[in-house]
Amino acid sequence: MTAAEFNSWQSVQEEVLRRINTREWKPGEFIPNEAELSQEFGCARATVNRALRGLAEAGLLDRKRKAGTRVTLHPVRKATLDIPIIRHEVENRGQAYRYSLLSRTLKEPPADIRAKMQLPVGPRLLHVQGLHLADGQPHIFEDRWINLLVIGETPETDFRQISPNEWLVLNVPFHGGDIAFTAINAGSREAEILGCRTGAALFVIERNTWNDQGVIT
Amino acid sequence: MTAAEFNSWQSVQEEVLRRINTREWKPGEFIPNEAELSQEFGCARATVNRALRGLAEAGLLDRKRKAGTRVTLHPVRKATLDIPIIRHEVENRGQAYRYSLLSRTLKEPPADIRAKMQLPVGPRLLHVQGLHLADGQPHIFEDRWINLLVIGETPETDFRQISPNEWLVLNVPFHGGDIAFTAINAGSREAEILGCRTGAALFVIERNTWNDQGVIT
DNA sequence: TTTTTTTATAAGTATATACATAATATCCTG
DNA sequence: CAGGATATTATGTATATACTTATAAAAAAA
Repeated sequence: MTAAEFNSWQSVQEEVLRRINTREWKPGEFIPNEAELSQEFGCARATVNRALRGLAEAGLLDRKRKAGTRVTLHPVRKATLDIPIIRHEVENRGQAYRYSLLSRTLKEPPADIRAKMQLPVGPRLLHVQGLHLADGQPHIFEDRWINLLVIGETPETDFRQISPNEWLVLNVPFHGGDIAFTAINAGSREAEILGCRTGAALFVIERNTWNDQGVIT
Repeated sequence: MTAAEFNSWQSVQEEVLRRINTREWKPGEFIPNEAELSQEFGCARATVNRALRGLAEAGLLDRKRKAGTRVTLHPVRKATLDIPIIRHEVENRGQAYRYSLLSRTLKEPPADIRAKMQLPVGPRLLHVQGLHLADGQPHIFEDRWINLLVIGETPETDFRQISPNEWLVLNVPFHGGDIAFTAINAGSREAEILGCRTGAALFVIERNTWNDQGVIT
């Protein structure tokens, strides 16, 4: 035990992970501080730091200055998913992609949208609606409210050629946000736009980023 | 320009991000190497490394040893979402949670499942089906194939009290995987189990981790 | 020409050291 | 004893240096 050598941050991480999983260090419990661990593992504190930082990012550890590091009480499985540019997704399937802009207005958003975006009453948002088509078939309906204040630049993009989705991915720096997924039955309006029968199951993504809010079918 | 000082890895990251967004460094193009950048920014190479590593993790940069660092050609917006323990989710809404095990068998999976999990013909998997109830109402139907070989330990857990979802989150080390979301119309079997009308929109999660595959409604 | 070996290079990592920062704990004062 | 100033402490970060590793490209061998 005392002889074991941990010289890479990966091996330290593995060992810590092992101790967490074997309940050697129980959830909610404080673990030894970096200095102690580095001594035990026979490596530099920076190495321990690197290992623990990774686990903290993965949500397995909670770290606070001065307080110390503890095993997360209610670990949450984090999954990262890629939000592809719809055009690529369609083209990868060998289908012809087309985007058609339905409307593009600057107006005050309805109350429910404003609430979700946690915005005050007043400022107007850019409301863009468009349809992504794969081989002529309606594929995805995009309904987006964009806060121009946050983006700052180029409100003159007209989104006739490029979809807001793609534009945002390409032009707005990465940032966090939250996503929710739901399934709904197609109403009459949705059925009309997407050309499917009323009642069909639709897949809805609600995205809420630092600066945009979108509903995609 | 030359006088600007970048002393923290965050400021370096911001500057690099700015150059990416302003197309100063175009997609697909190589950027100067760490040594050059550290000189330009007047900081240590480790600091530049820290900044670039973050951007590479975020998917904005592609890094390879020797080759160098280049701006990702087709950036993909990465989103991290938390997969909560369903029990917590329900309890947070103030509803009574109950889990009921429907079946638990060890058998060879059907071909489609096996294909998705990329497994050879032969080994049996643990097939667990259960229902999550919120205030007595069927909430989520869990249908899971678990590869015991990968998990190794405790195949004797009977999942009568704890759901496979929760058990896995608590006991299996973190790992990557992919997720797909779909929306379907409830068939007769689903309608029966979940107690909803046939045709209702259901939300399906297909998860594929190093060691499990689940379909959740 | 094709294949293999070598080499040069850029990222990756480890380490000691120093200092920064946040937050708790303690002491001091009113 | 309350409330604020201060010390303490664990994590966070920066830096120089040294070494490792993957790998692209050049050189050598087939």
